[in-house]
Amino acid sequence: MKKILPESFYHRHDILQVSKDLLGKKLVSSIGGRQTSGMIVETEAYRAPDDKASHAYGDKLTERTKTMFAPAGTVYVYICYGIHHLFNVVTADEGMAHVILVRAVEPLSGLEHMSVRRKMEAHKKEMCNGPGKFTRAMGITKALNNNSLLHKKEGLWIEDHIEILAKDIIEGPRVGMATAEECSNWPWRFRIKNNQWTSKPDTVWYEKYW
DNA sequence: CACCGGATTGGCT
DNA sequence: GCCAATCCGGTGT
Repeated sequence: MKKILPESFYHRHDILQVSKDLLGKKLVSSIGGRQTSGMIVETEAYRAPDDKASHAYGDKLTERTKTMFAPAGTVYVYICYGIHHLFNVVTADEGMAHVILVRAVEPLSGLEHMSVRRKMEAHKKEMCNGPGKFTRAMGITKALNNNSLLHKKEGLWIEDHIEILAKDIIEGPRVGMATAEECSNWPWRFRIKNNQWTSKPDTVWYEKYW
């Protein structure tokens, strides 16, 4: 039986391991009476206080970042470029701003709802292959910010799905790190090897990393 | 209270 | 490949 991920899954200090362990898990949304789900295929870790790419760099506490310090298993959603809602999972101890951005999912169910929300045909590769794309497809908005992932109810949760072996995980530098200086090279992005639903094909990842 | 810019996307050249 | 869309949080007056 598939089961919802427990608090202990998120409540770990090795955020890079949690980022890798999220690959292959099933993200489910039940919003507005419509249920959709997708397998997580690409993640990025953001770890304050040392990470200049994190909104909470230096443990900066603001109205936006306060959710990042919430207990493990909390949803952090923020709006990017005024248009896109980006979904993150809060990990580690309360008070530690360690979060994981989900960058892409492989559609599993509710494709008809995704199709309507994204205004495109179901089964297209572009449906969920970006951090602003799958949130749109799954109805994830800032309204879910600070919600918990630990209960299967209206909203969002994550379930076991398939296991991804270490040899099938590719790591590379994160996206959009122009102002993050040395942090821009940290290989804190993870994806499932040969998966067709990530935000970039494997070849591009290798070129950018090396 | 005004201004600046972004963990992106999609449409047009 | 280039660039506008679109708006809120963060910062400084």
